[in-house]
Amino acid sequence: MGSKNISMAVIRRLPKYHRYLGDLLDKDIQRISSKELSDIIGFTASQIRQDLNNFGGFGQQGYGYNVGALHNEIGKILGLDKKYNAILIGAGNLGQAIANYSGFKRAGFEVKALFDANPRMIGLKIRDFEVLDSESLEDFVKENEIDIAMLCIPKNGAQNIVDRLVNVGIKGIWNFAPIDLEVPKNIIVENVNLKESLFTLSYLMKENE
Amino acid sequence: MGSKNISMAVIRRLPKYHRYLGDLLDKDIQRISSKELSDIIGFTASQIRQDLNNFGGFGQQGYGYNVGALHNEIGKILGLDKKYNAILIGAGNLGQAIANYSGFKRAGFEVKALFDANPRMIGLKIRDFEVLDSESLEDFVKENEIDIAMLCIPKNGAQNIVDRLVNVGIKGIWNFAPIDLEVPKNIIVENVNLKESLFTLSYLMKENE
DNA sequence: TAGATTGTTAATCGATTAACAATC
DNA sequence: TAGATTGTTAATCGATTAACAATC
Repeated sequence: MGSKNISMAVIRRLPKYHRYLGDLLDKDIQRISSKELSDIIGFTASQIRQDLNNFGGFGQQGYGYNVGALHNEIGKILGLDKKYNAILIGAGNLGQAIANYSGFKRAGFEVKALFDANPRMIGLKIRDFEVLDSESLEDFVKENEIDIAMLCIPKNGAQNIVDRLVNVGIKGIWNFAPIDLEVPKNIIVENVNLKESLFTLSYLMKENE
Repeated sequence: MGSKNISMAVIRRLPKYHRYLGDLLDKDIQRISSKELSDIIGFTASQIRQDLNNFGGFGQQGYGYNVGALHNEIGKILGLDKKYNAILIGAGNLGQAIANYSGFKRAGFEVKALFDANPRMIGLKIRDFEVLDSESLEDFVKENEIDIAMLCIPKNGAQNIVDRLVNVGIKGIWNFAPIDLEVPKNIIVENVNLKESLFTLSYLMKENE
């Protein structure tokens, strides 16, 4: 387990640092100070230095940070130097969208199969994937060393599917179902709740009138 | 503008309260104390009472809260008693998934049209929507009193589209593109960054080894 | 009335910001 | 060396939790 106790606030900023540093690299910018990064990313320079120093001293006094090196370090901190095998459950519109997004694969997250409970979907070929029967879920996870399940199904069957996945050793769940899943504490669940996001937008628009 | 200064932490919990109260209503549970809600939602009872009291005294001493009434009040706080007209820009997999999700329409967010820049998509019929040419974006927004733009396009053209939308009076942007958009401060942007979410999952899985 | 539970104030905890010595 | 900027400690700010009087 990770040594220091990093707060979720810090953790959720890490992918943003990674993204901005990647953008800088694309622009061939090799060097940046916390002040300059602050100006473009919108966090204070102090916060940036505090955040980074949770993981090590990546900068150099009087110089700043080497963009490439820092991008790489944060990538490693995020685990992007590893490859993950994933399955996607629920081959509807959203499931297909996510399975087909090449950016995830490039980042090391490879969807190995699509599953669906709907008999009419099973056997269908969707781009690179054949839709498999949920029946074969357990065997597939075990045989293909699947780390992550991406859950794009309605909330009703979700907990049951998750129990089955946990049973065969899934490590992480990327959950798009609007339900707070119950899992043993060594299993990580990351929720994406689109409705909650849209409702937040609604609140802020109302607030702003 | 809203009277009190409600923190984002509180705001982001509101949709969750709304969802849990909705679930309770589905189970015909009419009454709940902050303690009972705490047990199922996972926030402390104290926090729940603090959060709610930012908006009013919805409970009753010795009794708790009426589930239906509270659900309704939070709905109003979130602006769910209003109807919003939306357009969706970028009719790819993700765009189609979101446009076709009936839950948003039921909550009052109606997608009035799909737009795409790709000539081969234009004119295509996708479920209830015909894909319109991005050229006609401004006219459509004005004529149909569009409040919200849902942005499901790559980051490259995103800022330009947003500038055009802002020009014709869009009020809110639900942004799925991996870019921090620049907008006047009276325009609300709610970002959904799937890659950042996936990277967070990756970090936590690594942390947990 | 007695018991329960809110609404609200005060205390605590944690996260952010400021400041500056260290050092490249 | 002088200037710049980090790494890190201390101060501040804000959010969460605890406590309890009010009251249904």
